[in-house]
Amino acid sequence: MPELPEVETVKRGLEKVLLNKKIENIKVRRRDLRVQVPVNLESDAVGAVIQSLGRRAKYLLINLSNNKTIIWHLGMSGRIGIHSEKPVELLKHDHVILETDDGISIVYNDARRFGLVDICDSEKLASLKYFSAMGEEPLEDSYDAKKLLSHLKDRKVPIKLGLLNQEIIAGLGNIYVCEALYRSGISPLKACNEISLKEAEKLVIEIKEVLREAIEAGGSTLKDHKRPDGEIGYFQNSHKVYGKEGQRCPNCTCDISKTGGIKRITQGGRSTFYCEKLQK
DNA sequence: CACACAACCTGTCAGC
DNA sequence: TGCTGACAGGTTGTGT
Repeated sequence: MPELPEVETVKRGLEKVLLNKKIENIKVRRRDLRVQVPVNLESDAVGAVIQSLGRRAKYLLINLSNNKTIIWHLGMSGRIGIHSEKPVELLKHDHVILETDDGISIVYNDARRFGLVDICDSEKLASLKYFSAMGEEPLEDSYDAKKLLSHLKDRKVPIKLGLLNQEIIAGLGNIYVCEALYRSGISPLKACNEISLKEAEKLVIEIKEVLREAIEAGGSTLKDHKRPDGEIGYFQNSHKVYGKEGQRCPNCTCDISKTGGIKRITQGGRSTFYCEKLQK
């Protein structure tokens, strides 16, 4: 479930149950995730108190009282569940379980194991390989079209791929890039260096808006992925183009028997959904 | 340096 | 029912 809004939803769910709790135990059932789970995770985290939760792009951050931070990424298929019952019945692909002193278990399930769990000194976070080259957070008030354009102006790749590049802008994934480009009326095929200031301004507005709406709706729930509290997100109901190949886009009056409706093409090996008529 | 493409690993679904 | 192939929310390594 994990683009920026989904990770933000997970963060908010975990805040409710983890703040000021002491970590009593961590179980790692598989260490071979995208990055090996460090062998010192347990010894560094157990006994510490969770002081705050954070998010950087699609990474969840758990800040501990001993000045360590747990870094958690959900990859493509990762989910985090909150369990208050004991004992927790573990399922296939439940790789990491964090238990608090008040009997809550946080269970990380990830079939494809593209996610990761790591820990580091909090002060060294920004210099970590995950973050050192990462672009800015689009939801920061200070994020604007000039910042986006400064990264686009020298690149020839299609804007769709530019927006997926975490060094250009942090936290967007396939769904929200497709949706933001649609709302902006910009073709996913347009080269980054052909995006005008006006288009960049529109894009930034729409990126912020689509992310805010998605967070408000609890993220997008695709397949059977759920939020940590077991509830599903609702933003998938607001997707205008993503996953809607052949359908008429909401703002079109065209005859889809002639136009074929929303197009699906492949860019960088991934599906792009867009309306040829409204995105130029 | 920018970019294209394959790879990582598993599950699901459509089509035969 | 079973098999095969395409595809899936992300990121990184390799080669040009």
